Amino acid sequence: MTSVIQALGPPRRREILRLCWGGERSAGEIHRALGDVTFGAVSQHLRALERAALVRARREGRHRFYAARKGSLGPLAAWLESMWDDALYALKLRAELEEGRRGPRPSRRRKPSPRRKR
Amino acid sequence: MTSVIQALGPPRRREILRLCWGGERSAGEIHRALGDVTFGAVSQHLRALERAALVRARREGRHRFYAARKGSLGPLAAWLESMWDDALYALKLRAELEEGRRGPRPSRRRKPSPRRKR
DNA sequence: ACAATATTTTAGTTTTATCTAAATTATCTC
DNA sequence: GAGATAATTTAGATAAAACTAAAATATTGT
Repeated sequence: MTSVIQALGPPRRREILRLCWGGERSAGEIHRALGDVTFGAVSQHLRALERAALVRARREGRHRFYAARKGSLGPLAAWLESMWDDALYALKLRAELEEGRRGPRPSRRRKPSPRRKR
Repeated sequence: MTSVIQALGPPRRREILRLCWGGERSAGEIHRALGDVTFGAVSQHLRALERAALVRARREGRHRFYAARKGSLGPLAAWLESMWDDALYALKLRAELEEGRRGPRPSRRRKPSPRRKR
């Protein structure tokens, strides 16, 4: 299993964790709340958080509801909450997201790569 | 400044922080204690830790002594210590190091790439 | 069965982080 | 100054991570 601290490294993942901190949120709700990332990417992050036991998932109809598992975090839970309480949190997060952005940029157009059937 | 949690992500960096947790350690001592990484790489990690205010450095002659700044970690200091107390810590660390290894492998031979003078 | 909706998975691209090796810088001793 | 030792910096290589887009998988409703 991935270590907790590694799973929390990417700022995007902390943002997602925060969104389901107070209670259950569907994958779609989380995706819409983020806005600048595809549904697929969010789903992958959710899986990473699940592997690290930082969220639990529950299926209900077509939805899947995710909620933070604060217990897995121990003292880190309080530490994260204090970060989020910080008035400058949103600002700092933006900077981190921008700085550490990894994959292709959504602006750039790509050629519609050929996909093979399975 | 880099965020604390991001700076602690790479297992190698936590290992280095641990080595100077109890007090000052020269860069060379840290390098020798690690064994499977070059001096250059260690130096780069130390700089990253310094930027995140997780270590302080002091020059003395030809040596540079590093020590952990536990104050920057708040509740995370206790959390890290409890990890290190874990009997399985060394084992888990090995796994993490192996799994997330990034750059070129030391085993592989490389052609001695041409370098230009500055 | 078919269409619509919600989510996951896969394939492939791009960017960054970690690494090695070599060059450089700094300090001490002779 | 020359040589040795300690550490940093730089340049380039490479693997992994984060991403997009598209295909696949459920599930529900008609």
